[in-house]
Amino acid sequence: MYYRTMVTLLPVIDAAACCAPLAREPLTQPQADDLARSLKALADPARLRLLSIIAASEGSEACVCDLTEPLNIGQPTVSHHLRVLTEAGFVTRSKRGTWAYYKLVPGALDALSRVLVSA
Amino acid sequence: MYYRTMVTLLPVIDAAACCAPLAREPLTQPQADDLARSLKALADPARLRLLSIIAASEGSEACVCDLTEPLNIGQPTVSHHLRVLTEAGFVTRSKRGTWAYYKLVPGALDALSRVLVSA
DNA sequence: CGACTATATCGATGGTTGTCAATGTACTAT
DNA sequence: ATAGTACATTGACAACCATCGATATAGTCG
Repeated sequence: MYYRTMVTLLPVIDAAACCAPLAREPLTQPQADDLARSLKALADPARLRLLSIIAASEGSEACVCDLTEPLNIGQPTVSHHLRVLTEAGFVTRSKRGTWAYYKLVPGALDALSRVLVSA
Repeated sequence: MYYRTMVTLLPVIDAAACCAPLAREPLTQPQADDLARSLKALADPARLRLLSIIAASEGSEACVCDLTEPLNIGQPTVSHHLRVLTEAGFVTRSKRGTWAYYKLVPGALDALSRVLVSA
């Protein structure tokens, strides 16, 4: 359905745009749920490493073939983590030929960063 | 032991001070582990609400008695979440009489925020 | 002392999650 | 067409986690 699509497209930015910084005023339950979902997507060592490799790559984009080797986990597990990051709105996927490229969503991390800042 | 004590005192700030922003260069495995541990402590709706209530309170400090009611969870669960936040270095506990007060650790959220920012 | 209050800890339980091996899909090249 | 490569999906399993009821600890007030 349409709403579901929107949610899966921009959840991080939605979660971050929803509200003032954490320290400004108490979060409502829905706000806390959204924010927790975004943070949970980030709260895994493998996903953090994947994201940092993608972000530090040329054009903030990396091929899966360059992501499978550096981490010490199997290829299906890498695929799983990339899916989680995609559904959370941190990266987007584009297929070119046989290869799949994952690209950082501009502003996604920044939006989350702004929610955590206290000032 | 001494090292363990240090780690449990300032883990968030350690994790954040360790390295350049996520997007600058790939995280090493230990860096990713530390950062994931901090994020995991935050990645729960109940803990986010607790933290936001504490942060928005007078002096960034709140009594447990004011934290048990607003959330719809039992008192032992609140106690559990406050322990997680404490061990992660986001808050500190001080007992005054019968009451326990939890206070935001200055700079803890900001340190984490800086790791996520892209610029 | 004994009753009461505030908070922490314990043990159990149901749900979630990271990981893998096996398999599926889709594209490429010979 | 056949084989090979790149990646995704499925199913299973073990580890982890949020929550609760029961109980323990510790402080306060009679």
